[in-house]
Parts: sequence; C-alpha cells; structure tokens
Amino acid sequence: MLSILGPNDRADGVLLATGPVRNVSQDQTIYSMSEPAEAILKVVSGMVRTCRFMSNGRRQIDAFHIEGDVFGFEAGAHYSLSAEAVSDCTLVCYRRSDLLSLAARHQGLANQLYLHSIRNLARAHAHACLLGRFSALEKLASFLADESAHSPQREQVTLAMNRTDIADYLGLTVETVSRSLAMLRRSKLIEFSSPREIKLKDLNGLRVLAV
Amino acid sequence: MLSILGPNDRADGVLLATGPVRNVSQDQTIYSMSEPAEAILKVVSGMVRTCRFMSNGRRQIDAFHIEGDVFGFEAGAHYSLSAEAVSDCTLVCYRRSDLLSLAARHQGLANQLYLHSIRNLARAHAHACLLGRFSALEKLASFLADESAHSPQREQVTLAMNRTDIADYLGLTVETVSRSLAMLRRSKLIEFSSPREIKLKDLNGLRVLAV
DNA sequence: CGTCTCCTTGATTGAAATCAACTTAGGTGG
DNA sequence: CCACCTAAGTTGATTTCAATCAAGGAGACG
Repeated sequence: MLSILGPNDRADGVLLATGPVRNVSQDQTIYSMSEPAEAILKVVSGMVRTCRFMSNGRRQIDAFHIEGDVFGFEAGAHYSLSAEAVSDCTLVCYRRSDLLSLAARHQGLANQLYLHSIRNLARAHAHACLLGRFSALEKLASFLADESAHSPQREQVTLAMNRTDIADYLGLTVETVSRSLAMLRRSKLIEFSSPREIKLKDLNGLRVLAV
Repeated sequence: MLSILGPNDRADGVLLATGPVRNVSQDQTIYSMSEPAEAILKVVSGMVRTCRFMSNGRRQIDAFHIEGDVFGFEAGAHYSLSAEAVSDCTLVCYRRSDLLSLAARHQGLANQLYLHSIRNLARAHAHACLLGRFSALEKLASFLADESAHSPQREQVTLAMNRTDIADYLGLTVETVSRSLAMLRRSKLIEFSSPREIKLKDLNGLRVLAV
C-alpha cells in the first residue's frame, strides 16, 4: 500500500499523483535537521531512523520506522530531527502543503494524518519511559520484545540496525548494549546465530524484564 | 480562550457547547492509565502532569501542561498515561468522539487538533533527547531554561511542581535534582528566594549548559 | 592475505542512585 | 500566636551501574 490512505479511499489516486517514490540506499540522509520541513514520508520497504544530533557528537535516535510508518511530522517550518536510511529503503514522499490542502477536502486523509501523528506520539511516550526509568538490561529486553512484535516469526528477530544505532536509541553506549545482550544470552533468554540474528528463546521472560 | 479553535473560527460556539469546564484541585487525578480515553482536554489555568506509573513504584512524567496546552491524545481506546493536577486547575473537556465528528465538518478544528498533537510530538522528541543523552546538570539547566520561556518574567521562575515531580520528569532522583540545583546556585547561575522561587541570574549560561 | 569495520570483552573510573540524617517550611491545633 | 508536627527539601557517605579507556576477535571485502 503506497498511499497514506487505504486503497479504498477516494483520495487515493490523488495522493499517488502527488507522492513520488524515492529510493534511498543504506546510511543515506533523507532529510537533515533544520532544513525546511517540506515532505512527509511513508516507508514502503526498509528501515528509517529519525535522530537528533547534539553538540560534542552525541546522538539520540528518536525512532526506527518500518513499512507502513509515516514520519516527518513537524510543528515548525523546519525539521527538528534528521532522517536516515538504516537499510536500503523505498519511500513515498508527500509534499506537506499538498497533504494539508488535500486533507481539507478529504476527510479520510485528514483522519489518517491525525492518526499517524498520534501513533508517533504514543511511541514517543513509551520511549520516554524507557529512556528515563529503565535499566540497561530492561532497555534491551524491551527493545527485543518490540522487535519481535514486528518480526514475521515472533521468536526470531533480524536486526536491521547495528549496535551503535541500538545504543543511540536506548540512551546507552555500544559497550553496554553488547554486555547487556551477553547477559541475556547467558541467562538463556536469547541466542545468537550471528550478531544481527537473534533467537528469542524465552519471549515471556523478556517481556517480564521489559517491565 | 476556552476552545481548541481560535475565537474567530465558526465551530467555536459548537465546541463550547460540547466542552464542559472542569475544576480540579491540586494532586487530584484527571484520568488514569487504562481507563477509556473519552476526553481530550485543554488547560485554561493551572498545571497538569501526564505520567506513566510502572512496576516497583517508578514513575515517568511525560509532560507538564500549562494554559493553552491540549492533552489526552491517544492512539488506542484507552489512556496510556495518567493525568493529574500539579496545581489547582481549570480545564475544558471535549468528548473525543464529538471532536472527531466535528472535525469532519470543520476544517479549522481538524487543523487545530492535528497541530496540537504535532506540538506534543515535538515536545516528546526534545524530551527523549534530554532523557537519553543529557547529564543531570544539563537536564536541570534545560528544564529551568524551558520554565523561563513560559514565565511572565524571563529571569524569575516560580515552580508549580515539587522536586519529586521534577525528578520524575527528568529521569533523576530527588536528591540528584537538589544537588544539581545547588551546583547551579554555587556557580552563580541561579539564586533561590525559596525552594520554588528561582532567579535565573545567568540565563545565557543556563542555555549554554542546556546544550 | 591484509585491512577495515563491527562487535565483544576486560579493567577502571565516574556520575548518579541509594541509604541515612538533618534542616526548613508550612499547616494545625492548643 | 506560638509550638508542634509533618512534608518537602537539602546534604553527606557509600554503593552501584553504566561510561570510559583499552584491547582483542570475527567477519566482509578488495
């Protein structure tokens, strides 16, 4: 499904016309902090990270976006986050101004926009909780449980991102991510076939840890 | 301004009819996590905190809402956060279902709803950054600089919330909040006339610390 | 085969949490 | 109106968890 709308919505065709497909290769920047926030984008395939870069090289990843997710919602005229491709991606781009004027005429679209922004808000709330009050181990357990929910097989996750991305998403360092994963492995909750291929041997145990 | 819409919007009168005013006294719960998310509320006066309670008594405050802020946006059918009055408050309550059906007919309202949700999203992003990557001192400096921005006098803030609220907002303990404030005082960046009355002697210095 | 990047592991340090008093301020009742 | 009581805030000592510093291993690619 390429459009923000469902396939049955009448504005669908219009949207497709306004939304060119964009292919982005791994680690390429989709948009940067402080450039004009002209586009709202939808992930067709691949994974996108939205992140903020701070002084002295610190980075905080706000979210990983996967197929079906819409990102690029901004309150102001400029992006307050950057967006980058975690893996090769296919995206649909909508011009913000087009979308908003279209939404004025198509109720379904307005609803979808609203819904997507609120869904991002809900994720941000859960993320804040994790960042503010979880231990390193809890953060990793929670992260893996979330990944599992989006994986085709519940008990087997293939990480699209590297350890640095995970660290910057969870507010940790790479070393702590590595160590916490090792702890989960030693506790028989997970198992690696490769660093990016993790078998969740005890998903319930993970969920308990994830608070 | 009582309505979500500006006073000049035609849906204004309708909204007022659907939105009864509610007075809430300090520390009273406005709504609780997991109850049906029936209302979206706007702060007329006072301060509201939206927060999540976790196992073993941990709490994360998502945001403090002040006059003009709208809160209660939820992706699902139930609240994922609780809302409580930090001080005595006056709120306007809108039934979510009313609001959404009204929005279908009044473009201005739909826009306002969208805008408020996105504004909350932007705040959540900034907050995530603070929680994930700021030191205790940076968190406090950033917090005070934000408070200053909403204060009638830039250089004088009156905190509506107590130290525990601040700690749970910044992902710290009360002791660390107290110690960090003491450090800022010793560095001549701030000055107390009482624990809740803080004079920002060097707002620029604070902003530098706030990254 | 060597080099580079990514990941892991070890040793040590450091910042914030925890544990424990103590102080101050505010509210209530004598 | 003052004294007491309680809640809120501060400060100190110690511990702990994660960061930092440092090195080594594994896999990918030319």
